Amino acid sequence: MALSASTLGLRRLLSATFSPSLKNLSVCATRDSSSIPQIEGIDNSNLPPLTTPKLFISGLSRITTDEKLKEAFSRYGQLLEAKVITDRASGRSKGFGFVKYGTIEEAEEARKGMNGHFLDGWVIFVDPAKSAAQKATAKQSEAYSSPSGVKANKTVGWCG
DNA sequence: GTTGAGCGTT
Repeated sequence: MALSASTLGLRRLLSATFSPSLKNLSVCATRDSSSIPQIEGIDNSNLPPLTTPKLFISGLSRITTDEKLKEAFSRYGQLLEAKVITDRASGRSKGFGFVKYGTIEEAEEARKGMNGHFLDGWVIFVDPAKSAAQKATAKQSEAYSSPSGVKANKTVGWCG
């Protein structure tokens, strides 16, 4: 019950703001229109502490580039790396990327600041990046829930 | 040139 509620909640909020080319802002924007970014149903204050300064960013718009990612995340600390993963064949964004900070503290701030917020009209999710070993572990324990505190790590975006 | 799951290149 609780799962579907948050999932539905997520799906309803759509893109918003910041993009001048979007006209239906009022439809998409949340009630608190002063400084939108937060999606309903996400508690960035209740997240487990990070163990790595490297973050996995999902839900990116396909028009989001390395530079845009860097711009969005550099306010939380010094970025050692910021990369949007592109398909080697087509050269276009796969819709996710990585950012790496010098310290875990900076990464924490970035996650709290950007998880569930908007970038280029799409809701992005910020999670700790996995190492190869962590990926294997995650496969074994199926009961492991979403790192971002959202059950369905689905992307939300594009209103209208 | 956007429609959507997921963990990258040396």
